Amino acid sequence: MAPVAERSLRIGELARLAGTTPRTVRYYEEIGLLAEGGERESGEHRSYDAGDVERLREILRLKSLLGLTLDELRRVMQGEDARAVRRREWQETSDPAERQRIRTEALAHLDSLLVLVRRRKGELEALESELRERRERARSASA
Amino acid sequence: MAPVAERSLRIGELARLAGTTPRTVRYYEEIGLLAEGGERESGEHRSYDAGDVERLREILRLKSLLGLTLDELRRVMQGEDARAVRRREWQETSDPAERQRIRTEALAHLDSLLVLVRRRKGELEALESELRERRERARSASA
DNA sequence: TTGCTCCTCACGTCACGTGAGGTGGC
DNA sequence: TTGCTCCTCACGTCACGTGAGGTGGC
Repeated sequence: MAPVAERSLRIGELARLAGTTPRTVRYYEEIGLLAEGGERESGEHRSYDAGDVERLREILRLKSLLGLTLDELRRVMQGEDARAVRRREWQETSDPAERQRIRTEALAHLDSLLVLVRRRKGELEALESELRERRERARSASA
Repeated sequence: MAPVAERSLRIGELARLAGTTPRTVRYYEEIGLLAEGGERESGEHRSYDAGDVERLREILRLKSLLGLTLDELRRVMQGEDARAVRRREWQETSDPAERQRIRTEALAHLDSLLVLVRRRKGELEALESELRERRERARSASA
């Protein structure tokens, strides 16, 4: 099994796997939404791993589905990145109060995302039922 | 009752009622997404009615919820505008074949919108269930 | 008459797209 | 060596935001 995970991806592959373009990847790096791919001399090729694909996919998904700006996305992704930190903190303590704090933080982050998702879903459902109603009226128009 | 319907609205009121800005209204007019508000000398104030509020609201809603570009929106709204035409044609004929054709057109338009709405809703539901799963795992993290 | 809103340029911004000209790796 | 993809500017585009300077209606 060839390990795909060790920075073996070039920018074109990353973009293709995530469903976007190299230009978008470079732009996200420029504004600090994606990491700079480690140390790299100017002119050298960027390299990525499977984790970068996941992160980019999540960014594009939240942007598309929730309509967030890249500035808002940056904040959200900081909350996502804090996940790894919390995971480590969780392992390093056994204090119940500490663990409770970490858990509360994680839940707050997920809940704030869920609020946005549910609001959108509600709006889409309202739109869907209006369209269905119109469809039914058109379908059963007098004879 | 003061009739709100007779072009008594100025651009600021239209924008406020539809949840956007005067600049956006002018831009949509410029690219042909909103009508030019009848005859008007350059420099004169634009005026709108309740129908314009409805149309603008629908445009903003489809743009936000479906992520359409203004070019795509223009096509969709042409399909919406054809509604009035179909309604008239429907009244003016009693030929069953003609009426069937009109009905088929209306259904095709609504179905194409419903496809987009349902696809989005499905994607949002998938995202929601992933977030809920993560939430549950965080909530019930060992002790 | 005084505010407030409107008008038309026109430049700025966000999130990229699209060449231009050159270098790097299978 | 030949393609293909990559690199860095840098200008273009879409969908507006934001003044600048002036005019219009309750």
